[in-house]
Amino acid sequence: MNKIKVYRKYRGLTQIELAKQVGVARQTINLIENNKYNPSLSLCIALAKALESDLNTLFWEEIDNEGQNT
Amino acid sequence: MNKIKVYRKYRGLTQIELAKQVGVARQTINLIENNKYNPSLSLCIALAKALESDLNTLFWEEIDNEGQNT
DNA sequence: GATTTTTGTCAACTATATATGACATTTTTA
DNA sequence: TAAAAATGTCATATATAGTTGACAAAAATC
Repeated sequence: MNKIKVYRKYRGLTQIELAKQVGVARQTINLIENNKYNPSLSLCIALAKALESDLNTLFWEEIDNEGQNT
Repeated sequence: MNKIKVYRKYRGLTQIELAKQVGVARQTINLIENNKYNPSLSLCIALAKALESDLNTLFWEEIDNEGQNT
């Protein structure tokens, strides 16, 4: 399950409520949660703030650099 | 000076080289460095990787919550 | 199990990120 | 200090992010 969805549910918010908080349409939240696109940086930041999180937590896939040096 | 610019220079890259690495036009890099817009998440991620950094370091302004409770 | 709320999704539209080409200005290098 | 490279910026074009309205499916509540 998508991270935004997990964090939104953790905060007890509906898509409509989160959309309102960050100032976009509900469909936009829905598309992001279903990995159907590529939000703008400003929207990512608004989401991170609304979910009391940060960019790395929500949007950064840590590249695993360990175990490559053989 | 803008963070992208600082990190790019630290890596010894020109706008053209960075643009090529992340697959956008030079003007796009230039606009971002001059805070003239709002890149997409995928571009932010490409930039973070190209500059061997991460999203928080490059794009997150830490909100200062201390010193507000008086 | 019927009602209400929430979510997934479609189609059509608008706003804006990004591309391309060009040129002036600034900075670097010879 | 002249030439070359890098940067700032403009104007036009295109791709896509984000909107709006609507409806069906799924989940929650009564």
